[in-house]
Amino acid sequence: MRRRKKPDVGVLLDRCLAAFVEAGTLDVSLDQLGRRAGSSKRMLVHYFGGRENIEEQAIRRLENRLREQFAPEAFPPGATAQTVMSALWDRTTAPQSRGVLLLVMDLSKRAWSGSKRAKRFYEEQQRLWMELLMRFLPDRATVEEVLQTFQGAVLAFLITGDREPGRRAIVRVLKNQEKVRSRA
Amino acid sequence: MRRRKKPDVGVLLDRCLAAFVEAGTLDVSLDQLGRRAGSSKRMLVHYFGGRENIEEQAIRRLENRLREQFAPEAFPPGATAQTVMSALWDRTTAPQSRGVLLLVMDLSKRAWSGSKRAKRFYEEQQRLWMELLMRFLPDRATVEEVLQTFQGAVLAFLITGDREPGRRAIVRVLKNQEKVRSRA
DNA sequence: CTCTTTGTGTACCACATGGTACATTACGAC
DNA sequence: GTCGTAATGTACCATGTGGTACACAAAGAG
Repeated sequence: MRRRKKPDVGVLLDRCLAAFVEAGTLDVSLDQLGRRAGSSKRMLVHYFGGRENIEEQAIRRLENRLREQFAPEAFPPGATAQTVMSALWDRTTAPQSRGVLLLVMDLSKRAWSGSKRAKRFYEEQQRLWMELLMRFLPDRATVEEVLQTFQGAVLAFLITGDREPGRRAIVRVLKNQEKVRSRA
Repeated sequence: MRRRKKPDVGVLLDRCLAAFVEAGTLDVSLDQLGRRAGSSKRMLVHYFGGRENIEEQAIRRLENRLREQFAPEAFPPGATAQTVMSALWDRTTAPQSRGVLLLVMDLSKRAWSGSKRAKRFYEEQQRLWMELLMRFLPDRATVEEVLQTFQGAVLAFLITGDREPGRRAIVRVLKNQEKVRSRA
């Protein structure tokens, strides 16, 4: 039944995701995507049935990748919140993470602009981080607090390129929280 | 020297900014902009000399508007940080502020995507808020911390539409900070 | 009045986008 | 080998964009 070498759709998808990451946004034309995937617009539409599906499947793949990267198992259970958050900050702001970070923020923008899919992505990521941080922080409210600071720090970091203010802010929030807690 | 009724460029600009705010983004076509301003693409290009200038001047006008809205003089000097931040949060997340908020975030996105102008806008806003908060918070590091939490809270609010988590996070940061400080 | 200058509409251009029609190619089944 | 079906390229389309050429209108200067 097999004609020709029938390209591997999975590989195409990987390359599309790579193109999105490289561009730091989903705003990559089918032509560029095709070239980047060693194929053509024509074939991408043929195999995926339209741009929407490419985006959908690329997002799904990104979700999977992030899920395994931030799995709670990846962090020692005895670690302090400070250690974990610091490691997360380092990893998140590392140069090689920039593309993914930009892509995630692009999805955030789509979410606040009304995209249902992007909103789902955001909620999933939120859930993931909550689950992770709940293992190192005392209660839900603290996790919420730290998470929002982290997000604000990411935003500032992306614009200024300076990792330090964000790190300082996160460390401070944790320190204060800890001090208050230890006093009680 | 004056021919015809020569339209007021200032009014046109105001209406363009209104269109941007209404759309919550600078991504409004010249055609839409023209219609919204009671004019036409033709005339907008004629008077402003191109899209870039319209955006530039609209941003400048937005900056002015925000500058007077968040002038330190607008807040009682004796107020507590909690009061001020709570008021700022209310004002920022009020339904009628949504358009401006979205537009500001659109500019943030442009900033992290590389736009020089948008980056300048971001830095100016940052400066403004720093200046304002320095009047109610003890030191620069605390202001930085609160500011980043605030930004993260705004992001989450825009996506979820829920004002409460953000408010909780901001209140917590301030409370902890205050407790730690009072203990020292 | 006429003449010049400027405001304005219409129709257009060039370009990029997502997507498709149609022809052609290549390969496996037989 | 032949044949049919799937893979692919090319050329195209419709739409939306920023911007412009050109013609015309209107109003002040003289």
